[in-house]
Amino acid sequence: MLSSRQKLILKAIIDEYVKTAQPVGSKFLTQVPYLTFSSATLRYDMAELETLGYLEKTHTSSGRIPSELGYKYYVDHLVTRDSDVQSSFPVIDDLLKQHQIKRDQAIEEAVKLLSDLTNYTALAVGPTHDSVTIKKVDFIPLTETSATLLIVTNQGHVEHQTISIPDDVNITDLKETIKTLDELLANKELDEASTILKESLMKQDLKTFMDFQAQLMESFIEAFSKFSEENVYLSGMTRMFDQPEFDNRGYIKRFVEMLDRRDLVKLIGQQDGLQVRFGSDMKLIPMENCTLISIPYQINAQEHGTIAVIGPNRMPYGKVIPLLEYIALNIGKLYKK
Amino acid sequence: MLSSRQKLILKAIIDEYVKTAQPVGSKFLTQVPYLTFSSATLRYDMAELETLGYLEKTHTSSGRIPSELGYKYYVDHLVTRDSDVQSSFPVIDDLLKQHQIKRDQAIEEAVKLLSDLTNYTALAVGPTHDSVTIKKVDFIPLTETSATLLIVTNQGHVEHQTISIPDDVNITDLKETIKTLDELLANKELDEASTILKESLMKQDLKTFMDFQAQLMESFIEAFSKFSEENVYLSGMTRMFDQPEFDNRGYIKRFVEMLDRRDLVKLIGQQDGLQVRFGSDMKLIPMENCTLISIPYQINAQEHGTIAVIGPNRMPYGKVIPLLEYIALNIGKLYKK
DNA sequence: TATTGGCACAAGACATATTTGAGTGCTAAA
DNA sequence: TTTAGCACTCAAATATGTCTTGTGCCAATA
Repeated sequence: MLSSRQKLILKAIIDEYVKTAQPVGSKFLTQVPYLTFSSATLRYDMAELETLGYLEKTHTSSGRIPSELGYKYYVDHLVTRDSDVQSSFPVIDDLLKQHQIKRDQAIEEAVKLLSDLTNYTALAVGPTHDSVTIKKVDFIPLTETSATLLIVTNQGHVEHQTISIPDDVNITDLKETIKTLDELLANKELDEASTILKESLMKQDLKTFMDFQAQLMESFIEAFSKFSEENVYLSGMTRMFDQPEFDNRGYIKRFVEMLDRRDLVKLIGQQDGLQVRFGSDMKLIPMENCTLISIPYQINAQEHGTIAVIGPNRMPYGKVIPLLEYIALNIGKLYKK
Repeated sequence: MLSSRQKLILKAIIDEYVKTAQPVGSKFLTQVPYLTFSSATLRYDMAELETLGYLEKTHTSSGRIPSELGYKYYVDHLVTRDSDVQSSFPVIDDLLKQHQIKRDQAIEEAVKLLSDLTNYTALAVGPTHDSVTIKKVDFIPLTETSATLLIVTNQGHVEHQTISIPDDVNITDLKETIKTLDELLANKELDEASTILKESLMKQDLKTFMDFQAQLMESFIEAFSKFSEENVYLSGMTRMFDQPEFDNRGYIKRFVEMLDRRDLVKLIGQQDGLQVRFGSDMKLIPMENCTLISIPYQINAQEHGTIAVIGPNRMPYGKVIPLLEYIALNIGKLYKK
């Protein structure tokens, strides 16, 4: 348990380090208004905070920098919300209140805005649909030997596959089959549809199908799986390059590759509220010196996703967190009515 | 006009510099088998090559490095095709000969392969379709107030837009209108379709439409424009970070941003054969020390695109060029039959 | 007992000088 | 035309000293 003075010291060190990216020494701390102690006293507590694991030294006689644990403590107990974040709220309102804006575009814009306002990399996944049902299965012949398979969901999402039709398959029969499938699958949920599809194709007594049946089946399954694929929006990938902790090509490379591989997406899946994850918390993708802050957003009862910022540990949490919360909240409002 | 000895010297310097990234001096050149001259003679010609602009010095008493002009001359007159590039041809054949592979996937794989084999960043645009005609216009009601508009082309490309339907629009009338449009636009080319669309909507005497008509029109136009949008495939974005010339955050940043903005796409549009463009040739996006090598590929009479590698000027052209040519040629073959 | 002033010590940052080595340009001779 | 020889240049590596910041510890103090 930290003494109240130790808490003040930890807070002062983190606040300063976030600003300057330089190790903070006892001399600086004596100038902090709420720390009316001598440098020796401060040093004493600093040494204590170091043995507890909240602070680190860069070398034997340097000032202190916060450890990951230090940041964690700070976020959980010490951070104070920056009051002038509210000044950027009108900008967000303006953006999200334009009507006519398409849903995808709105999320894209929100991510871009988040990145612009924080100067970090921002991303969002989703919106994911909880209950997707099939609205229409159709089939458009293109040439003698090829056709496009169309599947439309109740959310207006469309998947299509171009399939080639073997000579021995009668196109009229095929059309008939698709029509049957359409009736069969209409208003069914995706996984339900998969099951029905399998069964019905099994029963099918059109001998002409055979191999082709397998291909058709595959196309449907593939299309279904694409529906549940998540959209990813990313903005400000290169923003991090300006951070002093990124002064290292190998590190930049790893960061870009991580974004490229969409690794973070797996991390920011289903979650309840705001989450702050530090480098070592991201087990799959250890990115030292990085913090991921994510929060879910809800468009309506069925549609939700997650929006996040990734920045250096050394981040003005007091600004970033309220900003993220406000944006997440307002993406939702946009489509409430 | 260069003497034959000067040509040999230029070639030797570039070949060596490509390998080591270090300035090449006269001492090294004396060890090159085909340069049986003293260092003084070589120095004499090196000075000459420098005044002609083919070589540069990093400082007064350093070895020489090739200038952009030097590389240009090298590519045009001196490069010899590396004979062991052929060893990677079977790999390419293997990849591209898998049948069942989808077109988009094939191009994506080809780009990835190109990047893997060269260790540089690779990209492709296209395939673009020369004559796209509309195959089907359809309309799937989702709820009372929304529907999805579907447009399918003869190439099996699909665009869709979810539109909301105002209360005062009768859904049956709308369905009828779409059906008329479908008949009207079937097998029409895209720009032709735009014209027809405008005229027919003008004539339309359904008063119920009005504002809604404009929205519908917009949706169509937007969908049409999306058809002509080009696909971009990118692989190995971070490969360049390992190159010694990229030991600079600002430069890396500019590079990533350039790729992110898809700037290169504008550059590698319609072109006839292989093109080698150096940093200063890319007027829109000056990337010093970078060379863009691009070549068109043709899938069939209607579908074609461009595939390219971007690497440092200091590139083994003798390998990269044949590789690029071979891949471009074989993307085409895949779909010839 | 908690706090403080004082002091020796550690280590990075920076400036400056010294040495080394690679490579050049020029010139006189072959 | 080519070459050997030599003086010269400059970057990179190495060494040296000074400065600054900050630490840890201890004895004195409130």
